[in-house]
Amino acid sequence: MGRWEPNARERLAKAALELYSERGYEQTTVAEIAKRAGLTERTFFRHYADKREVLFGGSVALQDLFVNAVAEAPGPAAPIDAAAAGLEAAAAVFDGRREHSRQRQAVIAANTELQERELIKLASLSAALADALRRRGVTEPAASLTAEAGVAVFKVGFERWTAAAEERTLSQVMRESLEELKAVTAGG
Amino acid sequence: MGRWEPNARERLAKAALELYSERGYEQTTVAEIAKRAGLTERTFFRHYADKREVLFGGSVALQDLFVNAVAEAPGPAAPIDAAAAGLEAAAAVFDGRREHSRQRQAVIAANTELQERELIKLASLSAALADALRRRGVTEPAASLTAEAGVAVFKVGFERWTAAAEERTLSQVMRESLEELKAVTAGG
DNA sequence: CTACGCGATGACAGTCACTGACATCACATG
DNA sequence: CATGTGATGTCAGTGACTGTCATCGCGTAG
Repeated sequence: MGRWEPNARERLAKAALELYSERGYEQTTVAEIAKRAGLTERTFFRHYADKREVLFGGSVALQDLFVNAVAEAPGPAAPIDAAAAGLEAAAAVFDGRREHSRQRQAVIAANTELQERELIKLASLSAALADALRRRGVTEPAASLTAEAGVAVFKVGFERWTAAAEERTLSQVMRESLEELKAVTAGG
Repeated sequence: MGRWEPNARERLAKAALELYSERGYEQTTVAEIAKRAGLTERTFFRHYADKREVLFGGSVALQDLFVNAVAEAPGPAAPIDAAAAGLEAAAAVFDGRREHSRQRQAVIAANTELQERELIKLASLSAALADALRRRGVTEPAASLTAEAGVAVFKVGFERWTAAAEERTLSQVMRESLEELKAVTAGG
């Protein structure tokens, strides 16, 4: 065994989430993660740029999904409605992964460095959304602000969904949060 | 000289900004910053938690200012208007510091780790704003969403201000950005 | 079947951010 | 002039991350 077991990358991600959950992010060394995955520390860094990134392997796929949905929204849709289409597409990914999402969120919530990484992933998402909106003809600063608003809704909605006891769909929570944002910004 | 020169903390911040500008964040070691400030590496870490934090010494004061303005906004003001009052107060701090702001923004824009730190400072600001709004009687999720919206306006407004050639006031740019956000979220 | 090439992994040395422990200095106060 | 206190220096150590080279498993040309 050892060399040439398949799925090294996924094994590392699984081992990392387990160890971060068991003893905390800071108390886990990269060498321990690699060992549990049957690999060496050096190989860990060939698959992930750093100790944080191992929790964010899916962020590229999520961003692509979100952005494509915005790009392919009906031509006449308003910017905010295009963003809403992106939220729907993104929300669908998490169906049936609520427990995994919860565990991951708990690990991130417990450590500042991991929160930083999560925030920059969301910022990257926001930038990509603004780009997609501009390609739809939306001008600045409306594009950036719509993107920021969309990500804010995603963030708040996702937090409420992982925290909630009941079994509402993420997509439902997203829709409600978006309506709340509209109500709130209409208030002035 | 050496021991007991005054303002060690400020000297470190100045040396760091200079070195990060001259040769980049990654190419600068903490030992070099300390040396330029006439101190040792160990002393650097007594003043700043890490190599990034040295660029964010003023964030606590900014947050306090922003939050206090929200808390002290007129009683009957809508949540979004209370946030607007906070934006005004925050904007005032940067009057006459445009060049310094530009240099600092350039350093941060050039490095991902620094962007992460900036984002978590903004997230902290958002959380504090949501808190202040809740103390005004605003309920969730309106408080969080208003806070996120306020920070989004701050972020976009600040970027436009440092990027702009003309000499508009930051406060003016903030007001415009807020109006844009309102227009955009009303669109659906 | 064998030699060769290629991509993934291991082994090892090195840099640097960051921390704990203890000594030392400048100044205030009695 | 003695003593306490807070800021600084010194030193040793851990762990994240990188560069370099050797090694392994497997496919493929001959």
